Amino acid sequence: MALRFINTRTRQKEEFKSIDDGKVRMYTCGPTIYDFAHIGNFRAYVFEDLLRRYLKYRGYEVTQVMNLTDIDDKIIRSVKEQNIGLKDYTNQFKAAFFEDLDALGIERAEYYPAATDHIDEMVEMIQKLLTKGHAYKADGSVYFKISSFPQYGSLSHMKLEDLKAGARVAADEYEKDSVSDFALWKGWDEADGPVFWETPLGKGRPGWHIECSAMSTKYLGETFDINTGGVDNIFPHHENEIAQSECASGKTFANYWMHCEHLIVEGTKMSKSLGNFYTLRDITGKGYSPIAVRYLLLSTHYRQQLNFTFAGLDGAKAAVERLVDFRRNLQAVDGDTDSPEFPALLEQAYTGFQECLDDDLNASGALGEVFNFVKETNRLMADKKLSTSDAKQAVEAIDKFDTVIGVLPQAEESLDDDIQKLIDDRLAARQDKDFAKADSIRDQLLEMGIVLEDTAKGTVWKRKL
RNA sequence: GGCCGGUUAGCCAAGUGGUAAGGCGGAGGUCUGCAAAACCUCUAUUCUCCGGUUCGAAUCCGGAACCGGCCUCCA
Repeated sequence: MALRFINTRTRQKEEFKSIDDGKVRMYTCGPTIYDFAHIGNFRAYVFEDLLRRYLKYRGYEVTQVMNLTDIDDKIIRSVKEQNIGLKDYTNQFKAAFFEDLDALGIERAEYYPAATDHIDEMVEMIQKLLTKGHAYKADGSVYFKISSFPQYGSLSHMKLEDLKAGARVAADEYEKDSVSDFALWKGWDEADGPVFWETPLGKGRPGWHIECSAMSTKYLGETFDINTGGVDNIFPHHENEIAQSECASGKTFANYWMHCEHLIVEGTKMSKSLGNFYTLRDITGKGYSPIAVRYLLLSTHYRQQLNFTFAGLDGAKAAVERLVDFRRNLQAVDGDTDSPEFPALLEQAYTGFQECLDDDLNASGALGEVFNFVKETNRLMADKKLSTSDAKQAVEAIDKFDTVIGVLPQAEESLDDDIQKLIDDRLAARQDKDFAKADSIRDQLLEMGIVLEDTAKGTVWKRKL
């Protein structure tokens, strides 16, 4: 079966066909860098990483753009309060964001354009919309005229007249023709303080939606393959992107729209007032491995709400350890006779893994296939039926799967000399039958994050997750 | 009010017509100086409830209950 995705715009599962053979251009909605990102945000970025990695697994060359929103109301407020430069303020959270991406094993996109570096491109697109009659000026600002785009609502499947109007319309927006029209350009007012750009549109700053339209066009062209984000982006953000982009270019904006569901914590919405609001740092600060977080975020299908619990995180950690141990145990296999059962296991693992992920990125199913392979291969290993050659192929398979899953350690780690000495001391103590001392050293190593395994072939170590 | 998901074992979670994947936890066991680590075995006669279609339904249709999300700058 071919690769297929649920397309939010059609609500159908569609076969994926890229515009250019063998190449995918995708845009993924990135963070607003006004604070540390929380694990709900990272759920989206891990989903996008899964998409990216799997497209590569299937042989595509991927060009991914992730925007960094470095201008919005909250940023302006903080910049004024702290009396520092815009970039000085956002750079600290930008740096933290990339640290977190690395910790979670998220591959880097090809481009991370920042909104404030693309004011010219945004202004140009807004001028085009004005010329074509899709936008109008009012009181120093520029608004998109929704009534000029009859297809408005095609992504979210909402009708304009059904929208409950009024609740969040700011007082300064009374100049708009229609309450649903949204800002492309916001004229400067005193609340903006030092944050503004002098442009042909006047003094002010861009609206939120326009950055994604302008930057995706610049780096991916007027039509590209996939646009993604969290479900909350469907309306209004992505709906507005479509309106701006398709009115400006006259072409289809993105062919496939993929949205991941929200993460909830212990069964309820994550919020600061409930005290269940977590950044990645909050969690790693409790001693959890970011890789366990990655696994947990990955292991629920992206279109399902994910219930984040610390019990679940413990489970994720144990699951990752099982994979790591499996790979390591394979490397100790020493056998001359190939198992007659093994080739079928290997075949099933490869085909099962791909079939699941081909079907709208069913990561849970794919992990199930991997663990079936682990269990069956472990059984052969325990019965001493696995050959060195079988084991080598099993390692290759796990490594191949991990190019998508991304939880195995990247390189063989080496030990500090003092830790190695402790291991040697313990070995000596065991040989002297001084088990009290041996166990004490073992406990000491455990506290340092080193777990020892006494196997028939000697003592091996691993790093605790 | 409009739109969208969900309800599967103690917990997490796949499965969209052919008789319940997987992970964690738990219980046994192998190995071991060991209560360590690793590994093995077992662990849902049943899929929120009520009707219906069908030879056959967790899966399709109708209805109910409960949970969650979006409805103008929140991934």
